[in-house]
Amino acid sequence: MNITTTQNLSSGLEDYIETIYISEQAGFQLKGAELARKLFISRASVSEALSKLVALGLIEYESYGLIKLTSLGIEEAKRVYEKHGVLENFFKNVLGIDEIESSENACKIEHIISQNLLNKISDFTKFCESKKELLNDFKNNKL
Amino acid sequence: MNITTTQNLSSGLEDYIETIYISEQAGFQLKGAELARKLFISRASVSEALSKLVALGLIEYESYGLIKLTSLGIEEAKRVYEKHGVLENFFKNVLGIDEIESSENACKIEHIISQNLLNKISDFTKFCESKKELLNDFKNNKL
DNA sequence: ACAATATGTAAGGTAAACCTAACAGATAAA
DNA sequence: TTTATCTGTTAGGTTTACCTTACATATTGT
Repeated sequence: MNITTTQNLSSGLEDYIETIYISEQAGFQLKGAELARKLFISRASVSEALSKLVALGLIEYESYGLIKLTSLGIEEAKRVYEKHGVLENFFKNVLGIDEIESSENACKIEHIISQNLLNKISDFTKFCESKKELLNDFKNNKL
Repeated sequence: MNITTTQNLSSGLEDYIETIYISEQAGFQLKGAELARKLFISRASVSEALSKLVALGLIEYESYGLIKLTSLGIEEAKRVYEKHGVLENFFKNVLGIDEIESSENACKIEHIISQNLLNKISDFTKFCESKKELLNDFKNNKL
């Protein structure tokens, strides 16, 4: 079901595929138990969630095997992960928030922000980064 | 209980008190049924939620009466409402997002953003608004 | 090969936040 | 004032996303 696009994935499921994606990018495929550990969630809950993700066509997975994102899953994961990156970057490099707080906020906001607003934030970040003196003025409270 | 501060109010309860607050500011006190209509939620659900808010010391309310925020409730409501304002303002006036989308995003993000990040966004918005040419450059794609 | 450990899943449970239906109590209109 | 409408609550139900316990199945170490 839902072969074309899988919009409206719950915040939870987005977290699962994002974590799988990041791990794959780093060269590691995960088992369910490992994913559970990363997300601080029980193996049982992960087991349920993986069934859903298989049903949605976002991952390939069989018991005791490694989790693998499908091309659709990769698309979805990228969408979320890019949002995370844009937000974290803006918080950190434009606003000067420390890395941890930037990431924590990005982790929550990435699931609910509209694509259009996110694009604007991305453009705006680039704009600001091309004006270093400006960012320095802001950091130094020069109004 | 929880006389000093009521941190960690759920997103739902925050919406209730925010709506009550906005209405009070506009000079209207609400009944439960009216609040239900505003939030597109059943009267039954509102009834339950109002009990919680009373228990938390955030509102005064008796059956068939008008809902009234306590001073603690006002504090909480202000906290959320100000977040909404800061976010909407940033989206609209700095990024140039239209009012509806700005408000919709603010409505969701206001419940999860950290206070420190919000303060930075507030400062940054003021900083940008003091540099009108800059905002124009951004709007006109002048990198 | 077999014991120890790791992994997966089923069953049953909890909590939050909603719902509808039905009814009780209050308010307003005739 | 009494009928109609509005309001609030209760009871019971749904969904989502978690949980623990217990057990089955794999994998690994010796």
